[in-house]
This record gives sequence, structure tokens and C-alpha cells, in this order.
Amino acid sequence: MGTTGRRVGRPRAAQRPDSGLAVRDELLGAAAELFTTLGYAATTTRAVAERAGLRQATMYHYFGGKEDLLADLLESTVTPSLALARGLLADEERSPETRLWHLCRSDVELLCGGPHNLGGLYLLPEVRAERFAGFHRVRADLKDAYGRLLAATGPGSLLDKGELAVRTDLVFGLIEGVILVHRSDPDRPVEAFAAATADAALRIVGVTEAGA
Amino acid sequence: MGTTGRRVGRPRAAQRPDSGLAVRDELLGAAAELFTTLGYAATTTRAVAERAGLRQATMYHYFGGKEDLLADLLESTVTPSLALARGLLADEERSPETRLWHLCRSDVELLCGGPHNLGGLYLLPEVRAERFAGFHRVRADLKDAYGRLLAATGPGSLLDKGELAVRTDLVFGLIEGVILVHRSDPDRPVEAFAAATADAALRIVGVTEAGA
DNA sequence: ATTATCTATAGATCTATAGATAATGC
DNA sequence: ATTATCTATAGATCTATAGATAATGC
Repeated sequence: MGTTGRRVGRPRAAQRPDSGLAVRDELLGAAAELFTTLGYAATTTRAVAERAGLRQATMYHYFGGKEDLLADLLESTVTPSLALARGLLADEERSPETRLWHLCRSDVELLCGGPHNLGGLYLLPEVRAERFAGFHRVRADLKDAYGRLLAATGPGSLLDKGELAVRTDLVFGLIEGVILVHRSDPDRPVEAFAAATADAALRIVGVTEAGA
Repeated sequence: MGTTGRRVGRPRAAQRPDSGLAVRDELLGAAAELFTTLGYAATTTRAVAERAGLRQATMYHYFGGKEDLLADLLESTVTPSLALARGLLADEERSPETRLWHLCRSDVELLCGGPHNLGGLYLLPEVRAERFAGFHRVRADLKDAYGRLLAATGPGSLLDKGELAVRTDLVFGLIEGVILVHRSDPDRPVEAFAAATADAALRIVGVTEAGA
């Protein structure tokens, strides 16, 4: 019957209602919001900590530094996409066209949905650093899944290797480009837009009649 | 018969061969390279100035600060695109399909060509700031030109207003998304990729046979 | 006299660490 | 005793300004 809020450790200087989230997750959420709006370099450790209700130095109890926050966020956004893609690759029931369509739609929903504009993390220039190789590996695997599904479609099976690679890049570019569209107009209803983007992806591949 | 290099003013501390460019343009070039690789916030005024062969404080003789550099660069990248789009809108000789194709191809070449990855400037989170309203206005005009050309195409003329807006966003998103593709693979030959992207844009619009 | 540059620096950060403190748990 | 937090701060920046300097121009 412990009254909530009775926790071990020195009490916080600025008390706030308990969100129920783990402190680590509150820090990640604060970082996501600040990184996507202000940028990574412009976000201070103080801003992250205080948005999470802590003093600056306390952040170091949970993360080694700013870089760890970004690495964590990046991997957590791309990993669910890859899991879905793997599931779809293994699904022999449905046509490659249908599966590719679903992958596109889900990824758009993932990139544009959610409380903060998570996709915006992909746009940060810092993301290219070697430090985030883990993210890049997962992203490359995801792109590979796109390529396999695309090659299995009707029009895809007619393309040579080079042309297939270009179309994969274009489809993948369309999906990631959606982040920029979303950034200019964050209030657009995501669901319909995700479906329209998936339709467009299939048209890029060369599928004439798109259907779920 | 003045020997080059004999200029008014105190000599530079670090002498370098004369590039022939105006100092202002050297500063802009240095800023473009650093902003696109390191990001805006992570680029110091010292780094910009020294890459241009000057000491930090001397930059303030040419620009009011970092923001002015970015504002200048942003407008200088989008203005030529808009000029081209206006020319194509007025060109009654060629079909809307052909003109849209050319616009897409040229924009991809503009975004991905050039010495530094100029398109990368669009990805910077700082770009959204009110300070860069000039850039946003020009960009909105450019997108409007895309929308008009798209509406004039065969498939475009069959779409209702909402559907037209979505396709415009998707085509525009594909073109800007190319920046991300280019960032992952900067060595790809731009010319062929630009043409392939323009083909893909027309497929998104619904044009079945793409031709220049 | 004018100009383009320099050196020096005040003031404002920001990160990361050291070490104190105020809870609970046993 | 353990834990989560705090306060304080050293050291390292970074920006923007003040004012000196070393050329050319007249």
C-alpha cells in the first residue's frame, strides 16, 4: 500500500506528478522531442534532464552522455521496422505486391505517427557518425528487405540487377522522404497518407493496379 | 599589371594561393561544406572562417553571423529551381508531362550535384526557424509550380483536389527524399539517377509511358 | 584616409566529474 | 547500506565586440 512517489534516493528538487514511466524512458522521450525540434548539437544535456524533471548532472546516472541517448533512440525506431519486414519476407501466403505495400504503409505510420516526430531523427547530420554504426546496419538490413520484396513482384522480376537497385533506392527514398513532407505539415492525418504513400511506392515499382 | 595578391588591407596571417573567388563566396562555400557534414549548430564560426583562410573575427566583416550564412545558402539553392519551374510553366510548346519530367530531373541534379551536398541543407533542423521564412516562401512557390504542372497532365486532370494535393506532396517528397538517398551513397552518378527519379515521379503521378 | 585583416578578450555557455545529501531497506 | 538525487565547479569551449595593425590609394 505504498503511496506512489515514495521512492528510494534523495527527493527531486522540482517535484512533479508521477508519469508512471521509468526515468530512463522519460529521458529518452525528452531527448526525442528536443533532438527532432532543435537538433542534436543544439540540445543541451541540461535541457534534456530538466524536461524529464531532473537536474542536469542526474542524467549521467542513466546515460553516459548525449550520444548514448541518440544511439538508443535511433535503434529503437528502426528495429520494429526490421522485425515487421522479416515477418513479411517469410509470409508465403500473400503476394509480394501486397506485402511490399504493407511494409511501406507501416513504415510511414511509424515514421510519422507517435508523439514526437521520430522520423526526424533520420535527418540529423550527426547520424552519419561511425558511433551510430548499429543503426546503419539495421537500416541496411531493412533496405535489403525492401529490395527482396521488390524483386519478387511481377514488374520487379523483369528488371535487371542495376535497375532493381535503383528502384529499391527510389522506393526507400520515397518512404524516408515522407519525413520531410511530415515535417512541413505535421497535422496531416497519418493513416490515409500512409496508404497513399504505399500506393505511390507500388507505382514506382511498376505495379499498375495497387490494392491491399 | 598588378601582381595578384596585392590587396588593400592588412595581410592575412595564413597566406594561401588565391582561389579567385570573392571572400564572401569562399565563406559561403566553407559554410555549405561544414553545415552539410557537421550540421549547423556543430559548426563554429571559427571553423567556417579558417576553412576560408581567415581568422574567426574576420568573418563578421562579411556576415552578421552564422544565421546569415545559412539564410544566404538556403535561398541561393532554391531560387534557381523556382526560376526554372516558372520557365517551364510558361512553356506552352511541350506537354505538361515532359515539362514535369524536366523539372524533376533538374531539381535532383541541383540537389545532388555540385561540390558540396547542397541538398543536405534542407535536412538541418534549424531550417524551420522563422528566421528562414524567405526560403520557405520560395520553396512553397516551387511546390505550387509542381502542383500546377501535375494538374495539367493527363492523369492529373482526372484527380479531385484532395487527391491532387496528396500526389503533389508525394512527388515533391520523392524529389526531396533523394537528398537522403544521396547522403547514404554520395558517389552514385547523378545524371542517370536524376533521370530515373524523374521517371519514378511520373509513375507516381500516373503517367504510364515516361519519355523525355 | 580607407580598407581588410589581425589579436585579445569579456561574457556566456556546456559537459562531465567530485562529492554531499536525503530518502528507503535491512 | 544502498540508492537516486542534488549542488558546485573545473575546464573547455564559442560568439561577438573592441581596438590595433599593415596594406593600398590619393
